[in-house]
This record gives sequence, structure tokens and C-alpha cells, in this order.
Amino acid sequence: MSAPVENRIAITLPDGSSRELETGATGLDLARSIGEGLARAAVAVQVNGGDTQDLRLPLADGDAVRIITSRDEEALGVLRHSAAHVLAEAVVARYPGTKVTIGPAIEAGFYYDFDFPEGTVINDEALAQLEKDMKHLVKQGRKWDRWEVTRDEALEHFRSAGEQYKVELIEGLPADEPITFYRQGEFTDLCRGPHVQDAKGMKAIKLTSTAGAYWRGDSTREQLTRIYGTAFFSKEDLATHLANLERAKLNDHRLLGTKLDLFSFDPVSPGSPFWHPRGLNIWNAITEMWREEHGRRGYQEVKTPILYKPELWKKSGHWDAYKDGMFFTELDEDGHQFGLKPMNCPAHATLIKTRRLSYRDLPVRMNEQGLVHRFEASGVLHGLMRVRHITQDDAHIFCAPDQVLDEVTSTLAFVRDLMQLFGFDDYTMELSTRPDKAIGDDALWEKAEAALAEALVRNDLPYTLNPGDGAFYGPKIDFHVRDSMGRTWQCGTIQLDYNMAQPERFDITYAGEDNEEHEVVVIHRALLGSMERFIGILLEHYGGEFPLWMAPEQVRVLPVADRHNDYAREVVAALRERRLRAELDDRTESVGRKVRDAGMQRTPIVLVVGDAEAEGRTVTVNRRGDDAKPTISLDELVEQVSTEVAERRLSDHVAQALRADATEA
RNA sequence: GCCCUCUUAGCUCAGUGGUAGAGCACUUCCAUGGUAAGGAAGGGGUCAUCGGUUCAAAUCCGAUAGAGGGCUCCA
Repeated sequence: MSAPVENRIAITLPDGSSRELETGATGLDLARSIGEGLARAAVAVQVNGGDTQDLRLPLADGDAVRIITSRDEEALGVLRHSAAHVLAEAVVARYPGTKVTIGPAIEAGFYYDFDFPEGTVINDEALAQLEKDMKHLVKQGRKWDRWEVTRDEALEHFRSAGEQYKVELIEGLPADEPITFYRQGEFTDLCRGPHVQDAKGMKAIKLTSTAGAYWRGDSTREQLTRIYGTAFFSKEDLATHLANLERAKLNDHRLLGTKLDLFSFDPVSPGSPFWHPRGLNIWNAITEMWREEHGRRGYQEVKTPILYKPELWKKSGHWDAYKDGMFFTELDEDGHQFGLKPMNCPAHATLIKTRRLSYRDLPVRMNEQGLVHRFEASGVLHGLMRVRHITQDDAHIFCAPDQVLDEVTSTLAFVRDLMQLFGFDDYTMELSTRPDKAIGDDALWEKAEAALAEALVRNDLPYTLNPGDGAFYGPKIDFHVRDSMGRTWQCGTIQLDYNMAQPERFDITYAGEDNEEHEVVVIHRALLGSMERFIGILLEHYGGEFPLWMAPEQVRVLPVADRHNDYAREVVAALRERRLRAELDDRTESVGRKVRDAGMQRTPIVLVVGDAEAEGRTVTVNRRGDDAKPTISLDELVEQVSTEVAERRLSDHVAQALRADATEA
């Protein structure tokens, strides 16, 4: 690799190779230097691992550049942001006098907020019409021009157009930030970019819904109309996305919870689920597994109170940030007030303080299904996904600084093993680093961040960096899983904490080999997040089909006629003897009817017993997702089922359901 | 919490000023059945709650509670 000559810059590509370009060359120039085809397919560039950037921006000497094409995930965001501009163009053409505001790409598409003229109604027909308009504009051909303007030019442009929201945005921009305009067709917008070069790739557009939104998210400001939509590079991708949305509606855990008789809610305790017997069976199966897996990994389970005096959180430092989100009791006769804990950390810290720790004790791994309460605003409660009564699968690992790497490494392996057990094969990690207002010295932070990164590498887990998003007391890793409908959920989290053990907090120290006092490092971690939410996620992921080991009802026994009830009861008893969840359906109904009802409840195994079975002490096995109906001996059946449950296999019918749902994202 | 919408039988839902309906579920009876709904009869609701308008309110108005969607993704 030679040093750049004058008027030349050197650019590094992801494969490690280097290219020389003229000074001032843009991302587009770079793509063109590689090939015309790539230049046409390019959507944006990623420079030095940062955000996506417009192809028309000049590159600098030494930049590491990745060219993003429609095949890359980031390209969708660029496409959708451009689609938002096309929507705005369509809207101002059809509804003159509409004021435009902002229109970003979001996770599953884009939106644009408009201030429509008084009395404008955007209903489904209007949405369909706008979608047609957008497609028409794309067909006409749209290219994006980009140029920089001065602040005064920008203000003048939007003031004369009466676009007060844009004026407000410009006025709020830092003085040193360059202001750029983008124009496609008749529509010019203040925009940071990037945008696609032209709309040719915008093969599939769909406007999905409208909603009210406040200007700048401020409920005292103007109420705007938000139009949601999505866009893809291919019609197939859009069709998959829409099918996933449909399936998500059918697999809504709130509907399944009612249909499968798992849990319910009542106005007497908003945001707190009532677990029905069948739902609690799922919970208990998970808990049993969770206990075993923690015990195997050297954790010790504890149980701590839910009521505390506020002094606890004043000590932990949570008070100021959390007190508004907590529940409190009235004052008791001695003038004490108690709060319901919103997190378990201070409780575990209190517990560990009862021990005099030696380096020989470390690490101490303390796990608890900790019941916490958070006063979530009534408008954000959502089934099991957002509750006020939260059972966290929490743990705190108290260790010496030189144990952090090993502990994080094994915790990552733990969370990955668990997610695979549940059939989550697609997951991503996010490493969040030191925020602006962090405590502790730089060297400690660097060491902590390096330890987390090293642990990710050791587990062969790819991750994205989220700079500055760590907690004030330490960096963290978040574990995101992708469900069968392509949505991602943050479940596990691993946080390093150098704050809690400090003398002014809980002062947790251990006697080292040197017989000196040392502060412990605390690792906070949750693997599933909360039991409530995780079961909600599982319900939607599986579409109500549970692997045998978790199924609310594992086996249902159907006698053909009343005279087979006695034998059927024996079958149920034999299964229950092995701690299997078996039920008898002795209603005076036809076999067809009972088979149907068992199917509706997603029972994985249905046994039919009639004359032949009672005679030979056998059962005819209906396995969910399998058309074969073998008749086998009762003893054999009990063994088979016990083994499958003990091994916690992801049952075939569930694997099938997940495959059927799998998206090609 | 704020905006919009909704709340009718255990569940899913019809019912737009004239006195409450369907399907499923439930109970009883008949049928004793071999793989996704056998037949018949029956019970069940102060229409979320409170207040108002009206000769008359599930229906119109207001308040309260709960639920659903949105309010976080920034030119």
C-alpha cells in the first residue's frame, strides 16, 4: 500500500483492499471506480463504521468505506426515507395548503407528519389514493438532487412557502451544521439525507395507517396527522412483510391468552395478569428449567421482600430517577411509608451485606425471580408485554475485577443456550458504551468495555456498537432475538456496575489474598427479561403452539365410548404418576368432536382409547403435526413422553410452525 | 398522563330513541360413538359505572373506570 500522492486520497474497502481516488471524490465516484453496475446499485455508503451517508458526499483520505446496495439491511432505511419524501410530494399535490413537518424511516417502514388544512379527512380511501399517487410519481421517474444552502436561504425558502414547521426546525439547528436540501420532482425538503439516487428501486410501496401525533412529540403543541407506510425493493418482500403483519394479528398473545385459557386481566388491577391454571403450567415449566440451569451454573437462588422503606433507594441512588414510577403505601401508625421495589439490585445488595466476603467466595451468583412493580402510565400498558407487575428473571454476580471477563463470557453462553432452547436462532447483540454523564475513571470504563467486547468475540457473537448508550454506572450488552414473524425483542441484558459497591452506596467489599479490602464488581443480568413479557413473546413466536415440555396440557386422553372411561382414567393416572400434564376428556361427545377440541387447544399429544386399546393396554397416539397414528403400549408411550419432556426438545410440530413462519429477511 | 376509538351473555359479536339477539360455551335428555363440530330442549344479560336529556335510552349528552390504536424512531 503506497502513500497517497498529491491530490489523491486512499480509501479502504471492507475486504481490506485499498483504492486511490482524486481528492474530493464521492462515494458514487468510488463505486464507479469499481464498476458501473455497482454505481447503479449503490444506495449509500457507510464511512468508518458510522451512520449511512449520502453517495454524493466527498470522502476523506484514509476513510474505510462500505458501499451499501439494496442487498444490505441499511439500504431499506434509505429507501423508506426517500419513500417518505415521495409521500410528501403526493400529499402537497393533492392537498394544497398542507404543511409538511418530518418524515423519518422507522423500523418497519416510514412515516410523515402533516398539518392538513382544516377539515381534511384522511380515511382509508384517501390513503389508497395517495398510495396510487406515489406509485404514479415513481413510475414517472424521480431523482434526488442534493445541495447545500445557507441558513438564510433555507429560512427564506420555507418562510415564503409558509412552512412554519420547517422554519422552526432550521432555527433549532446548531449554527455550525451545514444545511442541505433534497429535491425530487416538484418537492423540495429540508433533509439531512441520505436518499437513494432515484426511485427506480422503489418497487413496492404501501401506506398502512394514519394516526394523530404531536409536533415534536409535545402534547401542548399542534396535533398533526401522521401517515404510516412501508417500502421495499421487491414486491415479494412487501408481500412477506404484509403476511407477517397478518400473522402477527392472529398470533396476538392477548387473543391467544383468552382462546387457550392462559391468563386474563381485570380492571381491579390494571396491568397485572391473572394466571389461569393452563397459563401457570407454562410459567412453571419455564421456571423449573430456569432453576435447573442456574443451579448447574453455580447460581444460588434467593427470595427478597417486595416492600421497603424509601431509604433503600436513596442509598442505591435510584430514588430521584425512579420514585415517580413507584407504588407507595400510606404512612403506617409509626409514620413509616413503604414502597414496592421497582428493581431487585438494592435487595440483593442488602442480602450480600450479611456476609463477610473473601476472595475465595467470589464470584457469588445470586438469582431470583424478583417480583417488582412499576407504575407504568395507563396508556402504555399492553397485555403481557407491558405490565405493572413484573417478574424479572434477575441475577447479580458479585465478583472480583479479574473475574469479569469469565463471568460475562459464561453469561453470554447461558443466554444463547436458553434462546436456542426456545427456538430463537436469530439474535443480535448490542454493546452500549460509556455515556456522557458517567461515573468512574476512564481506565475502568475502557477495561469494562474491552471485557464485554472480548466476551462477545469469545462466544463468536457478532454485535453492533451503540456508543454512549450505556448506564451511568457501566457498559452493557443487550440481547435481541428475532421472532418467527421477523420482529425483534430485547430480552437479555448484561450490565457491568462499578457503582453499587462504592463506599457511599452499599460498600460491598471482599478480603483479597493480600488481606486488603477490595470493592466487588457487580454484574446485573436478566436472560428472559420478565416472565410475563417473555411468555407473551413465546406465545406470538410459536403462534400458540408450545413444545411438549412447556405445553399447558401435554396429553389429552379421549375414550371412544363411556365404557372406556375406566381405562382412560388409568392412562391419565399413569402419565400423572410421571409428573406429566394429562387430562381426560370424558364428555359425552363424538370422537371427532373431542379430537377437534383438543386440536383447538393445541394439545401436542392426543391419545384415543377404545375396545382394542383397553384390551391390549395400548394407546393410539395422535401427535400434533404428524398424520401417523401408531398404536403403542401404554408403558412405551409413558417412557417416550417422559424422555422428550426431560430433554426439553423443541417438538417437531413447533419447529414446523416456526419454519412455516420464517421470513427471508 | 395526552389524543382518537371502543365497552351488549363465560367467549366472539349483531342490534342508530319504542322495552335484548346470534354463534360458540354451559346444563339436562337422547344417541355409545374410532379421528377437526351427532340430535333435542333449557338456563344465562339492571347493555362497564354514575348522572343528564326524553313520554320512552343499549342507542343522544356529560363524567368516571377499563380496553384498543397512537403519542419514542427526528430536518
